[in-house]
Amino acid sequence: MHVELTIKTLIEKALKQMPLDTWPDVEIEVPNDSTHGDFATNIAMKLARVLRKAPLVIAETLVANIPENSVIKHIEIARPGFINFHVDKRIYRDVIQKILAAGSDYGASTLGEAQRVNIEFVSANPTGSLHIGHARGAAAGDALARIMQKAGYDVTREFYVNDAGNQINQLVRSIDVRYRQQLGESVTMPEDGYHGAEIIQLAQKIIEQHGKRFLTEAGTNYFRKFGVDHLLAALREDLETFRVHFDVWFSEATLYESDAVKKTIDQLKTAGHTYEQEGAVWLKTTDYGDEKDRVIIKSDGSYTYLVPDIAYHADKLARGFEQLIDILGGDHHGYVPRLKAAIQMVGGQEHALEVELLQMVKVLQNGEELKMSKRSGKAITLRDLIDEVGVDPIRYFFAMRSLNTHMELDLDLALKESNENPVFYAQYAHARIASILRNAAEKSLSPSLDKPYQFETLQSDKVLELLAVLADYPATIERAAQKRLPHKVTQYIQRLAQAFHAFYAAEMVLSDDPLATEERLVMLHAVKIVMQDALELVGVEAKERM
RNA sequence: GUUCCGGUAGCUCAGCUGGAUAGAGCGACAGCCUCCGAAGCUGUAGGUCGAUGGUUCGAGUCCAUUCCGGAACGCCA
Repeated sequence: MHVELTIKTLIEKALKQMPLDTWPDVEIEVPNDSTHGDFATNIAMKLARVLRKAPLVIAETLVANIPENSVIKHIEIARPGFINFHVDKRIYRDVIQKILAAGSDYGASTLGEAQRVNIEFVSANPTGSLHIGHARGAAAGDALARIMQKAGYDVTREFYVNDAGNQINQLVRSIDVRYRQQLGESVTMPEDGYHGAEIIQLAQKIIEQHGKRFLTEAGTNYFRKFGVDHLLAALREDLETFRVHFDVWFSEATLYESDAVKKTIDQLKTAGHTYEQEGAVWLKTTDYGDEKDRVIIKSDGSYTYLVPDIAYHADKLARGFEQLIDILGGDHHGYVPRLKAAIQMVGGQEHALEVELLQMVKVLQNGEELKMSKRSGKAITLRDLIDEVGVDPIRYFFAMRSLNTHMELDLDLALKESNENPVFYAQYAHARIASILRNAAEKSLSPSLDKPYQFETLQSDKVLELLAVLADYPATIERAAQKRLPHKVTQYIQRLAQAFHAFYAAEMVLSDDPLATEERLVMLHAVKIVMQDALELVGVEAKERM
């Protein structure tokens, strides 16, 4: 049980002494100003109205009822009715042993109750390379997945492959154009074709393997398979390099092959969620809060893209997932209400689907905004970013921002190997610890970690502050997972690094006092474990040297 | 015209279920290496939380109106 929870429990016990019918939730917060204590509660103010007494009076009664304990050093009451708790920081010494015993499991919890969660993200069409928007999605989705896993959710990472729709026909046409162009024909790429360089490379490969045969012979089927296979393989490879691994690659085409699409339509019709108008079949999404009804079968008999999407989400539910999380680009916000409506029509609960929208990334280089152009195929690819900047800064930079914020990516900044670049601050802390431990080992100062240390030498404010940050790790993970806020973890990393650097600057680890040296080394082991684990959660490498 | 997102320090961004004197990093300025990695540490300056009105004991946070920036409004995907 962490300290926050302990205090909450103590307050709840005190509350039971009060003449109340219902007991309100006890909120514990960490005051901005440390002179207001380590934790505080506003419970007295919340009760003021119910009890019809002044908050300060209520606070006094409450404080008097708080049981004896070893956690709280002293309590003070402050206007207009806060109760501030100053914790005896020596209790934080326990955290070291906890961390050493748990290792990389420290911070894990059962919050998620093994709930089966499907996180779908990236899901880029196999029609080109991944660009910067996908990179944000990949970093955000994977970080969220790792964090939720740590918090006890049973997470599946899923990539939906749009290999059946119109865009694939477009891909085939584009490959065909590039193929002919390289064999000397003067054909031009249509406006809505795929202009990326990777399509040219595909055409080249086809020529290497098959020469001119598709000038006379129909190449459509071959182009489709060849294109999708190669582009998908490239996506997968780039994502793996980016340290993002998907558990499931779900093909849209299989939804047609298994008749799932047709079954979905039948189900919707039978349940009375559809009607015909002007030769088309409409879905009554307005029944579930959408702005207007949507067409699912066009008057020419073909399906709109909504149909396979419904079948797909129904399939996820059928596979037993209790919570679906879609991470989409912000430009799809208009799509969310109809998708949520549809999910309810195929038997899902209203909250079964949760959509996290990622806003646009504005890319700056040399102080100017880089505009992307689909027509020219000019876009910053994930591959470019990895080659030029490296995985660590990109992943960290994306993980630093809350999902739903518009963000700016300054390439010059990300490229800088300096303290302007926040990822180095954290990695440097880790490398510094590693360095100290190496030095200690050279001097044969490798303490056995399972000795029953009392940590009496750990007294200074800097040390106790560092321990307090370590102790806060589990609560941070839970908050980040529950509220889907991966950036809480990068904020934590900054806090931990800051607390360590401040300690490091203030006192020597390796000193003349053998016991103090030993206990501090043991503490550093614990800091290193947590730092590495936190970095791992956002997909960043913890370096031994840099 | 409707809908969604954003507007908080010079810059990039946090700010939880409405709580105390609105925070962090970077940048600026001033200090700190006879000592385990100075990619570090310590300190200072910097704010009408886009604007107006409302609800509340209390509003960056909730409501209404409005301004600015981004995005979406198809029998395209």
